[in-house]
Amino acid sequence: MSLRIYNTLTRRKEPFQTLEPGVVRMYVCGPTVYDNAHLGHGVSLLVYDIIRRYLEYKGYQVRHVMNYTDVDDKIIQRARELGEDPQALAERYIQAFEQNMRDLGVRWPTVQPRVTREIDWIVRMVQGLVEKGFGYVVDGDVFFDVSKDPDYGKLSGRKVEDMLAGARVEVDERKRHPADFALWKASKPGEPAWESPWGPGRPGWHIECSAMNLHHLGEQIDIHGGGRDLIFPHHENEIAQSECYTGKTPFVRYWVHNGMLLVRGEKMSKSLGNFITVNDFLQQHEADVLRMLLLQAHYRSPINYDDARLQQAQQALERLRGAMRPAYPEAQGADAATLQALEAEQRAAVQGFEAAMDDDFNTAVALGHLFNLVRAINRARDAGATAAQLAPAQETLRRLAEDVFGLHLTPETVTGDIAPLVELLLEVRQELRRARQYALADRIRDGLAALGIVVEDTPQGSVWRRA
RNA sequence: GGCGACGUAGCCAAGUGGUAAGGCAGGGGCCUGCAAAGCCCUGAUUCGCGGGUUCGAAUCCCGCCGUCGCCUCCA
Repeated sequence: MSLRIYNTLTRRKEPFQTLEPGVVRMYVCGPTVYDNAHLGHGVSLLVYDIIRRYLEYKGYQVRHVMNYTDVDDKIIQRARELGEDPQALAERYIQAFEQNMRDLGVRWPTVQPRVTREIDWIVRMVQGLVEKGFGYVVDGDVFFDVSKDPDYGKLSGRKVEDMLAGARVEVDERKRHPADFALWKASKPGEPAWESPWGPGRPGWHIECSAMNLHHLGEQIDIHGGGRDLIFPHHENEIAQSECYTGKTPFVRYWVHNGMLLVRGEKMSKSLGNFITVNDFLQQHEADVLRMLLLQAHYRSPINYDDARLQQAQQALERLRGAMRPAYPEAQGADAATLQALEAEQRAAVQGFEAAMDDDFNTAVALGHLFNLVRAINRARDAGATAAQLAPAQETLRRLAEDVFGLHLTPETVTGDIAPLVELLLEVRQELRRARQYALADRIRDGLAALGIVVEDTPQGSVWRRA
């Protein structure tokens, strides 16, 4: 079985082959830190977390770089509004973002570069582009000359000529071509600035990612990820800069773009004001619900966000977790046919799961296989399987759902173990039930429920769990 | 206006040439003192609409309708 990944550049699924055997160089566009992250950012974090987890599951060592854009127009503007130092503001939101990352349970990137710490690399790159004739200097600004790059537009499927017609934005008169973009921007008084051959200034909008890729991963990388909304102009420009600078093609072997999170059919975004912050979400729901919402769809499709869907995701999550419940207390062991079926389903689930994930990370299908395993486990438990008989299948489910999907199936153990007390109560309750003292028995069950402990009676004994 | 996606049961969603996965919700049954959970059974003769190609299409082609994204900072 081999992994295939959809490449935005070729618009096809392609067999995944790394530049260096066993190692994946993966770069994912991180946030511009001028405000708290919303669920759109959360989706992106989770999508690439799941992709990375699966690559690691397959045995790859993943060098995962995620950048912070900590200097740009919005940060400067926001800092001015708040009377705060732009660097301090960026630092504050980086901290907030990393707390979100911890809360969402994503695996930590190998490197998290910041623009302000990469200025040397950026200047070197801009200078190189100017020397090779791909950039030109005007009044301390440096622009990239798209007409010098015959490949320009190949990622987004645009032609430079077409863009002239569609240009709705007022064009900087100093540009040679309307599609030219800034590599370096001369700074105005009071703005953050670094020395450069062209005078004090700061990096343009796209050069940072090219420079950080070069610095931390090399001239060519395996996977570059980001939201679909970054295809143009951001990633298009990144390719132009990197390939013109190094002379090597392709800069990126697999361009991966995740679909947008939609609210009432529109993209969740700051400018539309229809966003929910990660913090607000986590106030109401656990992180796994968002993860589940994504797993049920495909990462390239847009995902609608609404309460009904959240509810469905929550229910599906509970069903998955239900399979991890222990064997019944008085289980006598299941019959051979049931155990054989369980074992067969376990194998089929692993195989189906891997085949689905190998097919461009088809999590919805992979999840379907997990649910098949859930049914087999529940069936075996009902048939009286012992803990030892359930264990292998449950461990398989746990491994796939937790290690690869990043979900949490088993509740955290709480300090101050209450198990002996609950069990004592259940023993008493069992005697009451035998004596047909149902009113009292129900009082115990209701009382425990109020304390967050669910009691369930089965033919093979009563079990309890935290709600 | 240009570029690119998408439209599958009440809802979410997979499937891109061989006769419709999975989840949620609903209905019926089993189990239970009741409940919860679980298990079993149950749902599209049909995949936005209209043509065409094919022995055969949700899957390919053409047209139409609708939705969304990008073309400007954006995960």
